Amino acid sequence: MTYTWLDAPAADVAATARTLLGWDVSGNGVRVRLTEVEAYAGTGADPASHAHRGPTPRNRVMFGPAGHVYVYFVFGMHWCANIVCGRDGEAAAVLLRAGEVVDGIGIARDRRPHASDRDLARGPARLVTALGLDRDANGTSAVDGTGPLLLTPPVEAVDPARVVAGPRVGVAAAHDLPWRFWLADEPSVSVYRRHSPRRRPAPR
DNA sequence: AGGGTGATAAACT
DNA sequence: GTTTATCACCCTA
Repeated sequence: MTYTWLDAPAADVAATARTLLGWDVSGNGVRVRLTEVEAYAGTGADPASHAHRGPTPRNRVMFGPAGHVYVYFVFGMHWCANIVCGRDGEAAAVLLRAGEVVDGIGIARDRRPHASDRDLARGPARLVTALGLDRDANGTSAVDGTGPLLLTPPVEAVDPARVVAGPRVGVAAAHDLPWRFWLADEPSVSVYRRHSPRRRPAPR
């Protein structure tokens, strides 16, 4: 399968993020319709991006071909998934922030037993849990069916008038860049929270 | 509704 | 040693 955004340069990552709204992502028996994403640029271009300071062992798949999955671990307990954008050698990615479970809801409920249906994929770490992903998905393709994740175009086209843009959630840097995109009036969109600085543990 | 905070580990400086 | 693209839970209204 080939899509036009797979050939887009990394500089177009914000447009690609918009494009991916309304797409379905399926993994391990659960299908989610994307309602919220964020764009992250490459080396030097975006202080909030993991690729900002160049390639490292963690972010190397961001520098690979588009359509692959970049999975990373945050806060000691959560996994988050991105779709890599840009040409091979360029770094950019779209963070999958939230979606609505449209298939396999029973499985999704089992994976997060205490959440309401609306919350099952509301937030990047919850979305990853709903899809049953972990580090094994890192570096796999999300467009050719060889990996655990598969992206498919919207069944019903998204009305561009419903797309809203704003600052990214929880990021410490580039707070003024409106690179978070979501669909208006979707209950599965995560609530906005500004980055809150961590305090050091109190000395004893 | 909204704000604060503890949990907990890896990557990076 | 410091930071972190989060979540769940507890508090005040």
